[in-house]
Amino acid sequence: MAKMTIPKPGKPVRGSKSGKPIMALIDLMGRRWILRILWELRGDALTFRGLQEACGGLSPSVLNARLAELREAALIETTADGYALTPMGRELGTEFEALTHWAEKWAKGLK
Amino acid sequence: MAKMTIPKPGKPVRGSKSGKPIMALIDLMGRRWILRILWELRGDALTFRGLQEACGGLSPSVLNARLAELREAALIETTADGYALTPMGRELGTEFEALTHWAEKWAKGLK
DNA sequence: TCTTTTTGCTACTGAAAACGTAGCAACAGG
DNA sequence: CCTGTTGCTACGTTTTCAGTAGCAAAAAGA
Repeated sequence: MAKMTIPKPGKPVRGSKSGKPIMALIDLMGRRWILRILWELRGDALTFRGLQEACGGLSPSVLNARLAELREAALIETTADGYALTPMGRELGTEFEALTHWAEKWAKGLK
Repeated sequence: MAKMTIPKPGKPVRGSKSGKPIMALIDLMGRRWILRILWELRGDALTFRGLQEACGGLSPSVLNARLAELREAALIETTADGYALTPMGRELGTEFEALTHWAEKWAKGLK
């Protein structure tokens, strides 16, 4: 499996050469499992296998790749208890959690 | 190319069978180009080809698939001027734009 | 009216990413 | 030791994405 480059602000990413931070974020968030992982780590730290289970049993190879990307992006870190959000990652997670509200409204509107 | 099911709140989606709206959102946002399309439509409406160009020339087949998903999710609609965000889509777009701030901080923190 | 463009989209082939399973080395109890 | 857990790699299959070509319908000239 060819290695996907890790999106970083200031550098060209998939779909944009501008180097704008938002484009790096779009690239990162547009990858499968990234959001889910942040979501599952919103509470306590989780081990590799715990995270895998929480995500419904995604393949370890993909999980490992995503973890590397998130680590490189300084959004998660490994602690004694397993994987956990960094302060920056927690901030992003919190911002994203705000979308739960919106999602509820969205669900109602679709019915 | 096997058709990917369209994520909707209340139904099982890729990675989760709970039917929770947030999981449908995670599935949707985790697909490549979805966020970018919402981003590019934050201003005026764009035609199919205009959107394609704005996204750096993504393939029309993928664009069309993503547009179908976004339409089904009631986040975009076709108007006389082309594709545009629905009120609900605009709301999501606005929430996402708030992340621009965060992304700037993130970029600084990584340097 | 008769070309040209433009637009929205489909078809097809190849490349890349994700899935699913198996398994191994390191460590932790017991 | 023996057993179980943990983090992770390998690898073949399936799914998704990319890239190009092109067509029917509508619009725009001439």
